[in-house]
Amino acid sequence: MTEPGQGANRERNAELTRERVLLAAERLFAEQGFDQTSLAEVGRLAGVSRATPGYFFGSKAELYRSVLESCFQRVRDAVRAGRERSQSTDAPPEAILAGAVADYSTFLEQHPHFVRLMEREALAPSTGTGGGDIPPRLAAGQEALEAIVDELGLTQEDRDAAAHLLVSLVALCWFPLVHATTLVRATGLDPSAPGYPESRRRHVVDLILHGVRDSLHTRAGGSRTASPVTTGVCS
Amino acid sequence: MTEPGQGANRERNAELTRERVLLAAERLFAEQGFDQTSLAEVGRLAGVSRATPGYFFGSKAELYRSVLESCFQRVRDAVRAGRERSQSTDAPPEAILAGAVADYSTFLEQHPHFVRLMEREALAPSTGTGGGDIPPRLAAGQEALEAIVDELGLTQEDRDAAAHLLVSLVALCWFPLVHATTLVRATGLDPSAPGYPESRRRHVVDLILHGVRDSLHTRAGGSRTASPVTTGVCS
DNA sequence: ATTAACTTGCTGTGCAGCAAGCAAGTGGAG
DNA sequence: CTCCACTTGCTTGCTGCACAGCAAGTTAAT
Repeated sequence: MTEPGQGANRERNAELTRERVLLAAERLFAEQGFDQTSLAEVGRLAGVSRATPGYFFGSKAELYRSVLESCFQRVRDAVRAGRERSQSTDAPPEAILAGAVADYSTFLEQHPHFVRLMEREALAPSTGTGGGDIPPRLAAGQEALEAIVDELGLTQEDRDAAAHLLVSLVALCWFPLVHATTLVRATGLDPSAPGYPESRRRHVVDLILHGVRDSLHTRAGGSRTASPVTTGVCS
Repeated sequence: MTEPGQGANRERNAELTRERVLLAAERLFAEQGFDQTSLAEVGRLAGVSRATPGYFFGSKAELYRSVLESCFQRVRDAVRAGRERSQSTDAPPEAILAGAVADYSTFLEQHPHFVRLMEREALAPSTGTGGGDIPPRLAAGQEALEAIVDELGLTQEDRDAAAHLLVSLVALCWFPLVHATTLVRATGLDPSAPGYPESRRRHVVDLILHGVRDSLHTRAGGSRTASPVTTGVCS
């Protein structure tokens, strides 16, 4: 009965308890969303009473803000680390890009809470957090983009091209995770298969490097009138 | 005061009222989500009393199901129309693909409710609708993919490649819409600028057709060690 | 003993879902 | 044609539940 998490005979450690509440909240907010999650539930999962989250974080909205903050911190650190790593290598661009896709995919796969929270943020109509400031979520992307721009001397047009490319890269890694159970599964792929993440990554790297033209002309070039990919996706 | 929508002296038309409730619900569910939306609010927006949505649809969950159903119907129709259109043309594959991207992007831009509802569905933990069946959302993607597969005689490997490609196509068109105010804006792009949708579409078509290699080697090929795109996105 | 770290009790609010009512038609008998 | 019984379309009243936030208590550390 000395297990931490229940009862009155628990060691009193504010910092640790706070962290536990924060982790529980992150999980529940990510899995169920802001208003499907009650402070009581957070407390239960953290092994404290129902009022403890309120005690530490003041309000539900503040708790949510704190969760976002801690997530962003992790992302910022990861971005910076990856950037430094890619700067200190002399691998060819293709390899670096492949590595970046792998790193980013892996990060997203290992932080599903972050992905879900960001999705929910993107859907939020501005209110929910308190309506105050939203800049924290912009920081990571801006930092990444500015790193690109600073690295080379890009003109304005190139800046836009790089931005589009960055968006596309993120889209290709991000979207399949969010819609793994909907669209991806509907296409007949099995996102839970052991080989899936790797095959997906290969496809993304291939697509980004070479586009689809090769495979189009190699395989289906002269078969019918329409390209295989375009046929069903139209409208 | 003969205006429909308020008071007792309104023409009694069950079908029309039902439709109005359905549209109001679609908008509110898409904009605010399931549990941020009350039946009373739906009623208010539809110009009826707070119990009318319940009268027509039985329960909140049933109303939500009906909204999804009507959305999917529209998508199915659009997919079928686009497919038939692309089958009855003899344009080169590149043009057809460009047209498909344009068509799909336009459809998504013109149906933001659908996009938001699907995003929310993807985030739903399975419950919320009633926990019953989820297949309706799979239908559209399966239909699209099967169209591709039927069109050509694809082996299993090609089927997977086509599936990946379909997912990527959707990702590239879909993701920037959902994250227009978050990531896209963070990159410095302005999603509300008049030229943005077009430039985004061009980028997507270019990327899918040729990949990024050309632009890499043409512009930044020998400048530094790292590829411009990979630098900041790592991890 | 005093303060920090919690817990339990309470209150007000918002909402979904019934149930009862009312008003606008609809059909049939005289 | 007209009166009336009956149905359909909708509204208002009510009840029970869930939850956020406060306030007052209680126990552990220093």
